[in-house]
Parts: sequence; C-alpha cells; structure tokens
Amino acid sequence: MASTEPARGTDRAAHPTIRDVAARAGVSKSLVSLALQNAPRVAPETREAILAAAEEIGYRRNAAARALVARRTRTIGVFVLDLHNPMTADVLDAVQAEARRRDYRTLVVVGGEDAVAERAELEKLLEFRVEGIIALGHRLPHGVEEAVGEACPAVSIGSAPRGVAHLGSLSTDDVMGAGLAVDHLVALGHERIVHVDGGSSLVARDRRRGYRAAMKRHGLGALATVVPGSFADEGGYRGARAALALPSPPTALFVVNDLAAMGALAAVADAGLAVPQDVSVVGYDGTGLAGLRPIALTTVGQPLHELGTRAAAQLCGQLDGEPPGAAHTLLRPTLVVRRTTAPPVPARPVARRSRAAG
Amino acid sequence: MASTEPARGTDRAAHPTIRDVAARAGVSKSLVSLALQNAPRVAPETREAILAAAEEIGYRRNAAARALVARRTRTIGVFVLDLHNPMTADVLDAVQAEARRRDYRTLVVVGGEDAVAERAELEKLLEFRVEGIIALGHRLPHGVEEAVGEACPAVSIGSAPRGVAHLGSLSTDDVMGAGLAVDHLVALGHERIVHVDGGSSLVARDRRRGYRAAMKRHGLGALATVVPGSFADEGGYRGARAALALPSPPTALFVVNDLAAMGALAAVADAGLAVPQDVSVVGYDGTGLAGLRPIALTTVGQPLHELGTRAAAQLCGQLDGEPPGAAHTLLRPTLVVRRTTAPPVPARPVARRSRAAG
DNA sequence: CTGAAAGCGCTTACAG
DNA sequence: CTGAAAGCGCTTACAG
Repeated sequence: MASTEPARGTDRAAHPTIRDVAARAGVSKSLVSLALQNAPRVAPETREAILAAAEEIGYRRNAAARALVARRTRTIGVFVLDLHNPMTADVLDAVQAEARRRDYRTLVVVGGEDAVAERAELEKLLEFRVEGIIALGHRLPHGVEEAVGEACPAVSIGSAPRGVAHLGSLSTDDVMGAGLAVDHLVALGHERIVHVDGGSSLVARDRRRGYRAAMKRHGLGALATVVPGSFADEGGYRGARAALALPSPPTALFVVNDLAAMGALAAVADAGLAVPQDVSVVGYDGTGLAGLRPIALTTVGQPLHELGTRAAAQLCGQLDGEPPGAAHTLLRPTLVVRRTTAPPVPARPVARRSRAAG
Repeated sequence: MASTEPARGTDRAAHPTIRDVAARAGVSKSLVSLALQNAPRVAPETREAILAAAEEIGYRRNAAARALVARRTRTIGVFVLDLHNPMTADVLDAVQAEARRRDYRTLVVVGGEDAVAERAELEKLLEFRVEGIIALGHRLPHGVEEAVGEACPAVSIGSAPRGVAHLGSLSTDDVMGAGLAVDHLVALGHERIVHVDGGSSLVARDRRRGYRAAMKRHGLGALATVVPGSFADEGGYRGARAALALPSPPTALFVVNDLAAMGALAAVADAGLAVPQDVSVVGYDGTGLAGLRPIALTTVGQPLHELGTRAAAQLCGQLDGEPPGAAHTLLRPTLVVRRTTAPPVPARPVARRSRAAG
C-alpha cells in the first residue's frame, strides 16, 4: 500500500498541496488559501503557523490551479519574430520590466520560421489563456490578426494595420524616419542614394514610401532607386551588392534596418570600396549593435525602451480596465549620426559631371 | 437574468469549454474530451460532429485545466541571463527547436538584474510547474542550484558545478579554448598577451586558468597578466583600457567573450591604436556578432547550436524516462581566425629588445 | 476568525 | 461506442 506509487515517465516529485499544509498546520484548506493570500481576516497566530508549515514542507502554489479558478492568468504573450535582431533584446527587456511592474507575467515565443509553425505557437499562447499579446517585429505573426478580439487584445510594436478592433500599435513614424535619413545624406551632398528595402511588410513599405517622398522633395525623384533586401543581414548584403552593380552606382545606401546594414557594409567592403569615403551607409532602428564602436553606424533611432514600456503599459492597462488611450501611437524617430556617413567624393575627379553645367 | 454578468476588470471573453462543445454536438463531455485527444474508441461520425462543433464555436483547450489533471505541463523553463549577449539567440533557437520536436513547450524568463528578482522569476517558473530548467549564461541564476532535484532537474549551458544531483551541464572546454587563443597569438609572435577576464563565475575562472596554463606552457608565465573585465562590452572596454595603460602594454588582448571584445576593440581605437596592426584581439564564443563582416573578430568558437540542441535533448529525454547519458558533457571549441589578429609589429624598431640577446 | 461545500475545465477509470 | 462520476489544486461565497 505504501509502495504502489506508479512511476509515470520518470518519478517526478509530487509537489505538496494546500491540503498538506493544512494537515500540518492543523487547519482547513480554506484557511491556508486565505493565509497565503494575506487575507486580513485570518488570526495572526494562525497565519504564522500556516506560513511556517508551508515553508517547512516546501509548499509552492500551483499556477494552473489558480488560473483555473481565477479564470485569468495575469499573463501576456510576447510574440517575437526574430531573436537575432538586436532590436529585440532592448524592447523585450522593457516589456518584461513594465509587465512585471504591473504584476503580469510574460510568456515569450519566437516565430518567423513559417506560417504553420507560427500559428501553432500562437495557438499554444492562446491555450495558455494569455490575456493579451504583444507582437514584436516588422510584421504581425500569422494568425494574430484573426485571433485578436475574439481571443484577446493585442498591441503590435512596429506598424500594424489600422481599423482592426482590439489591435493597437506602437511605432515610430517610419515615413518621417526614412525622410530623416535622406535629408542627412542630401545635406552631405549625396544624390545617388539607393534604398535597400525590407520586402512586403508594412514597416518596409512605410520606409520605402518615406524614402521616395524625401527624394522627390529634394528634387531627386528621378534618381530614386529601390533594390530588394530584407530585415536580416544577408538581405542587406544582396541588396547592397545589387545596388553597387548598377550602371550608375550609388554614393550612399539607406538600408531598411541596422542588421541589414551590417550586410550592406560587408557588400561595400567586398566591392573593394570604403565606408564612408566611397559609399555612405545609413541604417534604421538605433540598436546597440549600430552603437558598437567598431561599427559606429549612422542610423535612424527609435526609442526602443519607450516602445517596449508603452506597449506593455497599454496592454496591461487595458486588461486592468484603465481608460484606453489612443489605439495607435506614433513616436518620433531621431537621426543618430556616427561614422558611416560622409560627403561623397566625386567618382571621376577629371570628367566630373556638374548639375549646373547641364 | 441575462445581463447580470459582472464585468471583472475588462469584459474578458468567456472562452467556450468542452461543455459548450458537448451541448452543440449533443454528446457528453467525456466524449468531447476523447474525440479531441483522437482516442480510437470514438465512432468516426461522432468524432466528426464533435470536431465540427468545436470548430464552429471556436473552442480551444484550456492548458491550465489540462495541466491540473495531467499533473504535468510538458513545459521546460529556460532561464536566460542576458538577452543582449549574441550567444543567447543562437542557443535559444536551438533549444526551442529541439524542445518542440519532442513536444515540450518552452517558457523563457530573463534574469541578470539582481538576486532577488532572479529568485522571483525562478519561483514563477516553479509555480508554473515547469518540469525542468535550462540555464543559459556564464553562471547559474540565483536559486537554481537549491531548487534543482527538490523541484525539478536542470541542465546548465556553460560550466556548472559538478556533484549537484539532478544538475547536468553542457559546455565547451573553456580551459582548452583559452589555450587555443593563446597558442594562436604566440604562433603569430606575440608575447605580451593580456587577458581581459569575466569576473568570478566558473566560466570566467576556467578561461582565466586556461590562459595562465597556456602562457606557462609557452614559457611566458612571467608575462601572464589578467585585468578585470566582464561579459558585457563595457567590461571589455574597461579591461582593455587598463591593459593598454600598463607600463609595458600588450600587443595582444584575449577577451573573455565576443561581446566584451567589442568593448576592447573600442578601447584600442580610443587609445589611437589600430587592430590588428598595433594590437591583436581575440574573443570567445563564436557568435554571429563576431562573424559580422565589419567586425571580423578572431574568436574561440563554441558549437552554439549543438549546445542548445543537446541541452534540450538531455533534459527532455530525462523527463521522458530515457536512460540518462553523461550528466556533464564537454564539447571541443575551435579557433576561428578572422581579421583582428596579426603578427605584432615591434613597438620601437630602433631599441628593439630580443629575448635571445639577454 | 474558521470550515464545509461548490466549482473552475478538463481527463480518466468505471459502468453500461 | 457512450455517459455519469470523481478528482486534479485551488479560491470563493456561505454558514457558523
């Protein structure tokens, strides 16, 4: 009778329950539960006895049981598209800190492989009954848009479609940011500025738009050229390579993000050119990577910490019934000038073209 | 009677339960449960009807309820020390992939702030009843060692104390790795090689030991010098700065990891010196950061993906009752030579010292 | 201040 | 093949 405990899988330790605590303290389960919650109507000595008993037998609450009866988990899911993007760590740190401050737990899952895996991860999050979702990346993970509202609210960091109920967003103004990059390059004297883009996501689209608009604004619309890239460094490499192979190669590259800009820097080096002497490079995001001294990338900075903090605050606030603020918030980007941009050096000092000369 | 639903916090959607599915399909709860698990003893038409009903009302299992009755969660906790360390993403990706392959969920928490917060995070993990823990970083998070065995097994990636029951580890041979770095520098002709260390963790200790042993082996024991640093880039910066200010400054720096090496590269630049002409720099970890072309850091490579995969395999295998392999596994590091190391240039060509001249 | 009871959503023997 | 019942560990009215 004592040794018939079946070994399921491995002999997992049976965790003590409030029942065990109650037995040891000589009180009822109810009282244990109350004492553990610091309810005021428990006699001080009783509380002490219960807490001591719990401590002695190594009692630890069962989150699943609590969640079941409370009908809520105080947990938000964070869907991260790319752990390798240096933005991620900064934003995630801020999200976690703010969530913790508001007494919410945070469940991180990583997507980005394929649509099926991403949906499966989302499904797990929903089975866990996360009360809200924060999506972090240049696009929404698959399935989030449909799940939102019906399953739980969400806020996306980076652009998100407007007009979806219960889906907020927090981003910096990507059109303005791209403009900042172009303005800077034009002020340095560049004209042949090529944009290495990020594909079909909303963020990529806005940065592309901002680039085109700014080029036009400077009377450089005819020179505006976009080459396909991605948000990862290989995409930046490919894009920059293609740009440098153009009949009339650029003197400056505006790359969709910092990580892709790393690839672009490599492509410039591979072409036997120097940064910034031969080619200037501007990234986007203002990540720690760009700030690393051996890189010193000029970039369009986003307030990464603020983005994370506000996203968590908005979502948790909503869950706690606080009056909702704006569903979509646009923060201002700032240009961070470092050492990858400089005035262009005329390519052919002898046969130099001049716009004025015609 | 219809409108008395209390609004708790915000009006969270009441998720449908098997009860709702049962009602719609006209069967019992038991049958719904069975059908959802693909149990064989359910009539095909019944199963179809149930699945259809579930689909229609948007039913989604409740993980908490399942965990409660199953008395297990099929979830492992991953304790990450530093999200900013470029090692983290690589290892984490591998851990998650392997865990998923074995049908385990993964719960990521981030520590590293202070001991109290770290213990609290661990406590959350344990309340969630994770069945095992993977710790990722240069040291064990606070509390893990004590919790292990009593609460659940764990495996640490990076060195871990031996002899703690239920605590496995997976690491590369740090003593050997440090030796690889020194061997490489000595082969290039360096003698004044300073080590920028990582403090008091086991990993830092092993790399320091390996450095000292290798210097001795090369007859350079008297020149062995260790300056204090950390696993983050500011630590590398501080350490390298101190090293370069030495009365007899080094021609080469062996830095405790790649991230700290970024700081070291910056310190060298700030001192008005060039890498690798004036000072060679070697990092450790073999991260993607080191491989970025604009960095091209020579480093001691760890098989990061393998580390993550094997850690998850070992832990999940143990949970599934597979016969245990070795508790502590040591993988071999490999030297990755890139562009931050070169032969030393004699500092004073005229008054050059020669060991042979005496 | 304390305890017995009901129930959160599910699974699992146990009968039919 | 199907259903009624018990129970996972907890919390929360409801009585005393």
